[in-house]
Amino acid sequence: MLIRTGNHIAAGRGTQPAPSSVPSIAPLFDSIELAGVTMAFDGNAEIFGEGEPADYVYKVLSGSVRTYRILSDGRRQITAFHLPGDVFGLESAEDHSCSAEAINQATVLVVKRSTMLATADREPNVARQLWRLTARALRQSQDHSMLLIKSAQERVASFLLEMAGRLSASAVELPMTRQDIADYLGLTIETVSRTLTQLQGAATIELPASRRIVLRNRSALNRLDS
Amino acid sequence: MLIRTGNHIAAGRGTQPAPSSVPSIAPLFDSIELAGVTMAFDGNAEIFGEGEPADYVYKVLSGSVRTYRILSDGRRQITAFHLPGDVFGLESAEDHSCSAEAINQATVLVVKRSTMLATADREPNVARQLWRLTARALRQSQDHSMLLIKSAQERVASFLLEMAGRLSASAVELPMTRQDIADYLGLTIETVSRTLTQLQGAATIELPASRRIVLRNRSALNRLDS
DNA sequence: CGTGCATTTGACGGGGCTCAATCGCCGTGG
DNA sequence: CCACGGCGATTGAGCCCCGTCAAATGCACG
Repeated sequence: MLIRTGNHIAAGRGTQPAPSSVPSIAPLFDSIELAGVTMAFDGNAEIFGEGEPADYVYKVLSGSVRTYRILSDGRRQITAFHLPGDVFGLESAEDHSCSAEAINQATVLVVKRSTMLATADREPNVARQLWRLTARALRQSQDHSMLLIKSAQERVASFLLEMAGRLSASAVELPMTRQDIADYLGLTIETVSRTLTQLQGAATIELPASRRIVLRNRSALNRLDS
Repeated sequence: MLIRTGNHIAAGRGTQPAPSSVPSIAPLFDSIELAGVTMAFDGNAEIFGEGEPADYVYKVLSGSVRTYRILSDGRRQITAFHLPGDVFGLESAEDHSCSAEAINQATVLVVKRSTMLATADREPNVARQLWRLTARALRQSQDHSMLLIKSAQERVASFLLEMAGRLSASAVELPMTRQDIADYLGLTIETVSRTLTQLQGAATIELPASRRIVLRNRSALNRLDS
């Protein structure tokens, strides 16, 4: 399923013809502008792999991305889902600590790490942004750890509320499969599925389609979120 | 059990008489020097609380510290143990995302956040260190998430290897209680205790005292670490 | 010796995992 | 137009790991 490639930039690309590699000026970190290149990825295409040199930093422009780590026995833990506007691949170490794949067709802004670091040395504002983004990722990772000690119902409820919050809507069109959700929540697909139908039975949510979820009773979800 | 106080700096102190508040020049981030104040805390004394303004950054000089978050129903998740040399309380947001308590009698170097940020603006090296430390904490948090999807045996084995690695010894004198370990691993004290005796039965470890653990068969632990 | 706390040990039940079958959706081709 | 195959998702049955509740043990300290 994973498309492993040697060259993580060129080969990670989707089947689309090369997007104009014209360096474009685009906002990478909120109000800060850094030169970058836009790239397109097919669903399930690898953007970078764990252990590869972290030479670039990425920002989702469209579509969605998952970052994950694999245990030696094959279990996969999805550390985060990245939606448009999110920055990922921010590493201070030489190598990436996790892999990244496009979930569906996605476009990503790519910036050279060395360029960013050089800019940070000259511009305190960039350095602060760099730090802020990393600190935010840290807090999100801690939030994620809190998820993993909860019951299955609580994890699913938290996930739904998180997604609805990030998409700022009470009806979410999930880009990811049940397996992705399960690997994010530390559950099995069966448990995720059962919990969703259970929530539907309690009229807490509605499932018009497997990827579409309508939050009917937000307070009930908040109660489960514990 | 928790000692809640209003003033997180003055009141967080232990019962010791005030340590010389003489500002001392001490290394905070590796090779970087920043002025700071040394403080002493008793075991279980609060250093700072979740939601409090993050006006200071801390570095353990002696003893050990736990940072944790509490769920609304009282469950506690210990996000990290901090040993001498470790920096904690590094937040980019205004408020702390977690609480910190001394595990045993501990001395901590305290640095004003505003001072550190001002220095970072002038010194790119300090800014880089700030970022590196936060990125390292992020990776550790991700490692911790990987823990939480493993089985009880695997979690305990990972914990023992982590502690032995950080103390660079194959016999560890644990500063924390079983409850602390359980809340770090997302297990109950009973499961932690049972797993330890089980590992002892398999001659993988030895338990001369409840807080002292000798690693007898490191490869067996690595196998369990999965 | 007695008290208090941390830890261990035991018995039991349940939540979530495993294995397996079925369903639903969609694209493909006869 | 329908049959077929493939994949994701759902549903079911059974079991096991770990949480819960409870009691016993060990240890430090007065």
